Amino acid sequence: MSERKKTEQKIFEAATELFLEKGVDRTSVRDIAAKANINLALLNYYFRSKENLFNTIFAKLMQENSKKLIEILDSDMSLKEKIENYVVEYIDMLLENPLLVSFVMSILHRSWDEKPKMDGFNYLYSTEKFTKQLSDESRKGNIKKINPTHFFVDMLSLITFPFAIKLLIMDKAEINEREFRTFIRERKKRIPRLLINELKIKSD
Amino acid sequence: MSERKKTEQKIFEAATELFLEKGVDRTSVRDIAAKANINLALLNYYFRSKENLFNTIFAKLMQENSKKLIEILDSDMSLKEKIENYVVEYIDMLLENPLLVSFVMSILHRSWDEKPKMDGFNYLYSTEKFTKQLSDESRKGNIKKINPTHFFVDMLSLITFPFAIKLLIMDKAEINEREFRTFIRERKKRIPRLLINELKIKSD
DNA sequence: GTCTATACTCGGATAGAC
DNA sequence: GTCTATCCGAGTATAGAC
Repeated sequence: MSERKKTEQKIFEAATELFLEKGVDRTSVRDIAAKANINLALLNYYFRSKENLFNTIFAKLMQENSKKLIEILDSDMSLKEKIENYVVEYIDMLLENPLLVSFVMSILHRSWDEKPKMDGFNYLYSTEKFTKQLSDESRKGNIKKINPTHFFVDMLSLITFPFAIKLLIMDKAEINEREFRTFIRERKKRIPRLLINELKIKSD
Repeated sequence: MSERKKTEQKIFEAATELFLEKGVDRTSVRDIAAKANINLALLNYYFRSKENLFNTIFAKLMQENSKKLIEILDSDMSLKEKIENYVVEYIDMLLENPLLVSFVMSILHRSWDEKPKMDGFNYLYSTEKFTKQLSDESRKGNIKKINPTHFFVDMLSLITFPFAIKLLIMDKAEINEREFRTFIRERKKRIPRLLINELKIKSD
């Protein structure tokens, strides 16, 4: 690896760790430079801005983690299997990657107050094949006719939102971190059941 | 109204308007002071910090908007009616109050990177009566046995999350603002059906 | 490519005079 | 209460040496 790459990598890793530890907003570019053992000017030389650095990290994380999800949606599993696998993989991904949840929250928040920039989310929305499957099955009478957008939004909501209100859930249900993870894991069975129930698949 | 109250009120209103227009993060305390025709120091005299000002506004908004929702949950409607009414009222509330959505996003985001402070959410979680009703109906065999926390999280997720990913939905489904509102309105029927379906209420 | 040093802007917060 | 002036931290940028 070239010197250039090595330095870029150092900055990248320092930033990722700090973002994870302290959150994006509470991490300053000076912190990052210090942790990477370089100076501020150099950080600016490689990544023009903190925003850009963040986006780079986010995109990479998304890319790494989305492979499995895309594969599932594009596979030739049955609809039922697809839903079950997608939900499980997605939940596991968020459970194992707190940084990802934190980043998603950052993006969602920004998208409200600022500009779109939701490119990173493409991965969870490459649904052409999945959508086609829904309409095919519908035509064959195997499932109810359904609006694919609604269905996908339902699925994403049920999977993702509980992570966003983690603290609220822990507070109100009076559970700790460990119990929260158990709660989330229970949803791996619950969510597919709910969704498939809605599709009213007669048999699989 | 005293002079003190009048100034406080001016600041409060200016802040609310600006937060709505530009979003919380893109509104500076100097903007607020300017709009309220006072100076920066005075803003800090009344509200010790921007954070505190935000929390005050948020709490008031929540309090105002939560009445209907609490009434529904604490009423003596049937479970089915309760769910239907709750979903409709909640969605209408978010549709009519973009500031609220923006604020909720701010809070959720902060709760990840920073500290809890989710007091404002108490309103949507005063579920004692609702929970009791769920277990009563369950005991009587009218509905399936169910974990009330999961059920409530499902409901909140399905209602709230689509607002959080509004831009993503508009982008991917290729719809405009008006069509997004229609999409959301469709969910007023969809979500209760999904939830009630899960409860498997035999009759109402 | 990497460094020091320096500086400009902006936003939040405060000291101290009136 | 209300003001002016000031401070501090954070992001960004750049000049200039090595």
